[in-house]
Amino acid sequence: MKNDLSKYKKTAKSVRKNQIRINNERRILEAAVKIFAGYGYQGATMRKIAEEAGLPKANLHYYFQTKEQLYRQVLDGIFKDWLAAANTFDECEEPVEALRGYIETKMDLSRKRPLESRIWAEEILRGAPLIQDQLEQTLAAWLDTRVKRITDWINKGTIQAMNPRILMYMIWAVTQHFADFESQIRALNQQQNLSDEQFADAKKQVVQTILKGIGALD
Amino acid sequence: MKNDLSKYKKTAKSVRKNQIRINNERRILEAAVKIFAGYGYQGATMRKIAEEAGLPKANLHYYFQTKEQLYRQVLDGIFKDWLAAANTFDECEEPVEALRGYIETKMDLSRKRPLESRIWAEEILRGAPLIQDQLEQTLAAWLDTRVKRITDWINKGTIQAMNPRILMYMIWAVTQHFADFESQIRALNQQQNLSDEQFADAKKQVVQTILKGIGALD
DNA sequence: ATTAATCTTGACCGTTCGGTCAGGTTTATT
DNA sequence: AATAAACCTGACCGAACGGTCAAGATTAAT
Repeated sequence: MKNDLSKYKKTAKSVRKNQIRINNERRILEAAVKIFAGYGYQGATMRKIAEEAGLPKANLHYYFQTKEQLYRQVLDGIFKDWLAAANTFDECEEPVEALRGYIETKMDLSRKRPLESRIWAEEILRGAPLIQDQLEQTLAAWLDTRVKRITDWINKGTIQAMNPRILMYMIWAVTQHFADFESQIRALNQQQNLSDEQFADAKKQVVQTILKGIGALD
Repeated sequence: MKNDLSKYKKTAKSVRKNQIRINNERRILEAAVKIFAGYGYQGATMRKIAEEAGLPKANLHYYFQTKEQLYRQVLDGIFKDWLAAANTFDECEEPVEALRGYIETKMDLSRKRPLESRIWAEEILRGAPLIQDQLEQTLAAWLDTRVKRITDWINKGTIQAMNPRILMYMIWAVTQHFADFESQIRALNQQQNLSDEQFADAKKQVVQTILKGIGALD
């Protein structure tokens, strides 16, 4: 058991992981995100990730026993970001503010971390073989509580009647599209990625269309 | 050159491809769609496709020289469906009818042919290495003419001012989401795919939200 | 200073991949 | 009936894959 971590609990100095381990795990994970996003799980190879990280391939297997285990850790990191962004939803009382904040946060995430969004998308595309449990447990529970909030707004008459789940699907679809389909958008924009200005306009229009579409704006 | 097709022009009877060739190419292409959609380009293997088609692997290479060539033909078929569905857009004068028809057609396509949508999505996700030309030429031209139509509507005051491209991205994102993220939606719907009824409701809500969101409905 | 734990790495392994090919079979043409 | 064209396929190939391992180098603990 080369990677048995129990040994780290023995001394005060090694309660925290060794600095070498911390650094190398981070380097490998960063490289893995790039390669998995660029080639997909099957297309990514340990050799490519090792090259990107600047380490010998065997060294990757010292820190992460298998390719699947490395991939799982990448997915875990993405899922945490996903849920963290989602908390924006809870910070406001009123539907307009809560939804606007959530949509904008998701748009910013697509802009700043498109690679992670693409890895997530590919995993779902393949039928979510490794994260089905997380979807059915954690994400389903997260969604349920937000559905209840939206239902309350509907009952109060603040927004019009609708299926709150479909609303959330629409928000996810539109916001993540700017990360997942970036190459298509680029091809349709004179081979240029959206400029900061273009993206800001898109963000505004997305917020406007959805909020107005559900009757939260006049 | 085993697959040189010029020979077919020699006699009247073989102006059309042989029935054997027609049948086998169709079988292989249908199997390829399933396998490429289920595993991605890299994850799909010629052996899996051959098994799905019920043919020996070497036989696939008789009809399609390489895996990439087979994949290209699959993509071509998808692109044609894409553009065909898009023609709905042109059949109506008024924005409400044209957009409603287009959104509904795209939703129906996601429902009836989710595999094709997923193959397309994965190709874009990977940076569209094989279809970049088609995106920059055919799709860009298609989009330009539709943008002009929407711009006309805006100038006439039928719908509110906006960026027509972003509107199209939103429509693509939302409609294709129901195919591409089907496994996520299933996990959030008690492990059940959307029923016909649920899907019909979703379609209605998507149309309603977008049309109202751009000020085409009151 | 010594020992133990951790880290590093080139070389190697079995498996699977896309693709080839020779030679046989079936179908079409005359 | 004879010939040619098209089709079929088991066996095979080199390359690349994920993963292993032994032995050396470095770092930490005593």
